[in-house]
Amino acid sequence: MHGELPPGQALTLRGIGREFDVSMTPAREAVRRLVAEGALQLSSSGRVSTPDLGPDRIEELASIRALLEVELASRALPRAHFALIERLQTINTTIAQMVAARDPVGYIRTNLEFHRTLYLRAQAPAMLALAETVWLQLGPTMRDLYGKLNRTEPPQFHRVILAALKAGDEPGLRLAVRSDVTQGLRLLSS
Amino acid sequence: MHGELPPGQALTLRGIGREFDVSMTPAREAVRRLVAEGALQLSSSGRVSTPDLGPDRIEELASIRALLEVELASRALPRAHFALIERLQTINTTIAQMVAARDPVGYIRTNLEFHRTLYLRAQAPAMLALAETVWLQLGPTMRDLYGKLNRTEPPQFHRVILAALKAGDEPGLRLAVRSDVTQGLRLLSS
DNA sequence: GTTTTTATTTTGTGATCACGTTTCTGCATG
DNA sequence: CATGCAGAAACGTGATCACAAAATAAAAAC
Repeated sequence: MHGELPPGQALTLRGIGREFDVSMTPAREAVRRLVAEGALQLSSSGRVSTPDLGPDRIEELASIRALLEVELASRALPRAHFALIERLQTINTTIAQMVAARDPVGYIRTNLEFHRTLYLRAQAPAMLALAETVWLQLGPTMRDLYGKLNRTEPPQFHRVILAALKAGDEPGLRLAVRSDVTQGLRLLSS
Repeated sequence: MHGELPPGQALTLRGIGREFDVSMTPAREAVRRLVAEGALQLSSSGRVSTPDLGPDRIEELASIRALLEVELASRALPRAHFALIERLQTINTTIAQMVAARDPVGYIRTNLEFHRTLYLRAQAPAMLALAETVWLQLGPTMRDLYGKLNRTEPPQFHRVILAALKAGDEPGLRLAVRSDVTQGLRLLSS
């Protein structure tokens, strides 16, 4: 989810077991779960690897993110008090630090934390779980995206999101979230 | 997914293994996968059972269905030729037969087949997979719903969906799908 | 030097086992 | 008749093993 692995990275049950000092059995269960969630791909021979998404799949996942996260943000809006907005601002400065440190994993993790913190207020656990499933599928792709993007500052739309939250502007919030979510992914799918 | 099990039904790995003539290992993997998809619930002691959803969770899943399936139907509309509509009509008559036969599992399965047949035309596999995940979570609940509903005819909104497809009426289609998906679930969550 | 073939290593799968925990059953007690 | 308790049965977990399939490395042929 955090882009620690590049797309197409192969994994083995024995390797995972060795890495975490367990036998194959727990490694197998973990892998099976991640495959079910789309975080890992299962080849016909049972081999497992990180997904290497094509342009069309990336675009589809981006529009799913837009669909779900716009709704989540919209539901969170009435419950977004000042303390939450302040926390989002803090997270946003952390994102800036990650950009400055050129830390892709830290950047992705903090960025997702920004979104999750907002969506938690939506009181919609199943919807949030679905969104996180999509994040999981996009993890390795986002890592690649970061490399090709060469950012110098935090995502511009986060500021727009914060402004819309303060103003209680629902249409503005929906548009800002949609833009933020769609933004980078689009350019990677071309 | 098809409502073969009631909500809260407990399952054991050894029992599943015995039922399908395998050892515990494949049963465990299957259960782990279904848990990851939300089709089964995992208790703190590792016991597994079908989910017994509360009203709020049912309502949330219903609005997720609305969100995803309205979008899927909308994307399928431009590609919905006559052969598809005819096939949907055939499936709809099968649903009527299931109602007449008072077969809950057959009813649910055929009803979902109606939706899936339409959504397949959307060319959005990830979105369809997400919708099916939701169906999976609602399976046992839909079984209960069927029992309390005591249907005498197939869902009324299916006819509206078919009419909107024929007319190429996108707003009408979106509304009809939303209504069909929301309809029954709402009354169960009260 | 390139391609084909062979041998070796590595991999996933399903089965089985031992262990600690939980759940259930039946009996005794209040 | 209800309640609590002890014994027994059943459960999930993690580990290990044998086997067949697949991938890799090495060797042979062209």
